[in-house]
Amino acid sequence: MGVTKTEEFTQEQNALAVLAKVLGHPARIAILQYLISSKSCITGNLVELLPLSQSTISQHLKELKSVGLIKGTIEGTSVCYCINVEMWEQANNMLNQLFEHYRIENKCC
Amino acid sequence: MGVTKTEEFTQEQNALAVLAKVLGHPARIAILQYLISSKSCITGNLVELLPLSQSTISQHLKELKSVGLIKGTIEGTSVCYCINVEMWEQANNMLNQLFEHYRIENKCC
DNA sequence: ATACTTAATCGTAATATTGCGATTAATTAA
DNA sequence: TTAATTAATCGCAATATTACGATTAAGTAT
Repeated sequence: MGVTKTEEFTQEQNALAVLAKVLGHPARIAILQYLISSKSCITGNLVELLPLSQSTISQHLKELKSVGLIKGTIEGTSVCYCINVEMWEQANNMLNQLFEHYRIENKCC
Repeated sequence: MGVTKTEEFTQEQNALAVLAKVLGHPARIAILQYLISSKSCITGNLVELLPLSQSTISQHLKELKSVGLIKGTIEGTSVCYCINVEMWEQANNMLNQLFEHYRIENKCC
């Protein structure tokens, strides 16, 4: 099948999964790290930075954009991609919520 | 192709991506949430809890185990799955490291 | 030993993902 | 206008993922 039974899970579970899934590729991690470190928000540079073709990188950018982690603004003939602060913090919160709910007292085996 | 060019990225990037990928399915999120909340660490209950077949759940458990987020100990004829504290905290740290590296001053577009 | 329970694994089908080259669309430069 | 640059999209091929039923393996109970 290859198709996830989304409708059977809670919104929260799905939202977290979708977010994590997007983070689940080294190229997308690399793109995010680059966007974090580069204050100048250059874009086409990703093609030089990453060992992937332009079309593949464009696809990864699209996925990051689809969950709102980044946003792109057109600047002439090129595009400036940036971290989307709002979603960035929400994503951080969602993940923290998952991880912080676990307390060592719960340890059992 | 469907095959990720792992060798072209850093260990850190790959490790983070592998972790996130495992988190990238609502069933696995649900399993983790259940393990977090249930102090009794029951296992077969997942089959009743989740809208998936036993074999599918077993597969998801395997993936969670493969990255070390959970561990299972055999108890007679059943298996007790638990959060693996060490990896749980490491995962939390890895994700925090990514998210905390971003500072709003970097905002640019 | 036989039956029962539990969970892992196998085999298979359907769909998703990854990646690339080629093309397209849109802007800028000449 | 024409050429050049940039990034998105299309079409495809290869591989991965998701899911299930059936089977297997291993322990328990009778």
